[in-house]
Amino acid sequence: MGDAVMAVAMKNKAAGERQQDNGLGIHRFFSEDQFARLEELMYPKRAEKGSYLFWEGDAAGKLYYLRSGKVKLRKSTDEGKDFTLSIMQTGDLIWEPEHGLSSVHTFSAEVLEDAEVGVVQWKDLEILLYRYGDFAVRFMNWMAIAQRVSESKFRDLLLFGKPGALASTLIRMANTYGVATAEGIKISLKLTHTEFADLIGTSRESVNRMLNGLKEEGIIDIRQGRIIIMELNKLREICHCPTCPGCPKEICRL
Amino acid sequence: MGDAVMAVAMKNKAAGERQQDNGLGIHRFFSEDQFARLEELMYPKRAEKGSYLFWEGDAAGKLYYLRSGKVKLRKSTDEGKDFTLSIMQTGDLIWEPEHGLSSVHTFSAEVLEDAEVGVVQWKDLEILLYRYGDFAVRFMNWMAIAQRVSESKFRDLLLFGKPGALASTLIRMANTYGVATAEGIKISLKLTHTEFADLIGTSRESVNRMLNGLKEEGIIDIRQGRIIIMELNKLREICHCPTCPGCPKEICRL
DNA sequence: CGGCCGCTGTGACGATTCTCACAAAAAGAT
DNA sequence: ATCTTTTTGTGAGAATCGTCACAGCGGCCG
Repeated sequence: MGDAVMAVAMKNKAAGERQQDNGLGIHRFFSEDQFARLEELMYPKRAEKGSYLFWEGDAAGKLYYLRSGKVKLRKSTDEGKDFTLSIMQTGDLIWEPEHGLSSVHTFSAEVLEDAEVGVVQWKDLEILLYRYGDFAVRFMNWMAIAQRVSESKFRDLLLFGKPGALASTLIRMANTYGVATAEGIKISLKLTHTEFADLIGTSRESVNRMLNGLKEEGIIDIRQGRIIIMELNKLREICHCPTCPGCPKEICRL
Repeated sequence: MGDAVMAVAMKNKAAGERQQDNGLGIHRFFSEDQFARLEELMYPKRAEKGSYLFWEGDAAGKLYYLRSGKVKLRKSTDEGKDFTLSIMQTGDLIWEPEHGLSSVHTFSAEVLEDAEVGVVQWKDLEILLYRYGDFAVRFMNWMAIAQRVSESKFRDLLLFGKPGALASTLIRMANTYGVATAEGIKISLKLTHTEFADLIGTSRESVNRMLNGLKEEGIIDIRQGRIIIMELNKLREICHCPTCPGCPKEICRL
């Protein structure tokens, strides 16, 4: 148990070092005790940039806790068209449970930045959930939020054209990877235009034109390849963001 | 408890009467005992066509079990643009938990057909989850499936144009509301073109033209306003449906 | 240093999709 | 049955968006 406590301390330090507490971090949902129980079940794994935690179609049944690094969750199609579900960071959980016939991953998890991962077997987790009701309840709260994140994306990605989809994605990135600076909110996550396109469901060229358009209007700026949001409210207008009580930061994220 | 047992019997009968066991029905996930425990917490409610179980923005914190009827889950925007998340039927669960600051419904639940609903307070459910680990585990399995349903829609709605989105939606409707007939799969759920449009993120006119196009190609037929799918495989091609092991019926649904 | 490769930027064109306008048909209401 | 309302159908033009082609730029490696 001493081990677990140390790990918790570590994670708190990590959270402090991060520019902002942005994650859908399990820590928002679990108490330290609860998290410590989960941590006892983990075995560590290192994953290099470019590698995959798992592929779409692989057998599911593990939970991955991201201690550091970034991981992109992606659905692929034949034709080479991809859709990026999300990009996860320190403190996030990635999992698909084992259940019945369909215990297969429905997306792949590509490591974008070298990652340290804590891996838990679903079977072990199941026992934890079984024994500790408080843990299960919190876990479900977290799942419910994740579900709402997905659902809220539908409106943003489908209803206000590609500019709306991009604006929404920028806002979500600001909430998830944003760092407040003098000039505006700097998005610490650097993506290529193609990666943007895959998050939005559009083409690279459209992303390029839209970003340059926003830059010309002074809504964003780009320095060293990183996007700085100067006028968040303008972005909100583009995607018809509901006034903020209706859309909490927990949900408006990547 | 006798009451609960009777209710379980009732539900089994109801499932038998339904043309096909299509639901994301909680019964696929819960044993009879488990379901009975949930049922003990329910109080009954009738809801008329046109009424709402709740509105976007209302306080959350209840779970609704649909004994009969149909309920549309919808996200609205200013400008009157809507997006329909799903249309639920007998055996489905609708809920958003109470948690922290954001315990507010993120969609509204409109009753499409007179419904009988079992209502459970989240606080009561929490106690159940707390006490019965097996129940919690099953519940989480169900939640995980619901999450995958959402995620799989992203690919379908965003990557293959509006025809792809429509084709996917038809297939999902076939899996959820389909009845096998001599001519093909008949979709028992009748929707207006506007309602289709809201499921897909397109305009009524586009839906109209696309449906007529499919009819001319002999892929679907329409009788008494109900759609019959004659050539499911053609629809699959349009939305680049992954070969079926990759996309189980549990997930390919509305 | 030169060459290679991946990312960014841009124009032109065509396909897709939305919007508006209005007519016809069907479903409900009195 | 007649009137009203909702739904379906269709055309035309505009706006959006994707595709292709290719140029420049920058980093990386030998």
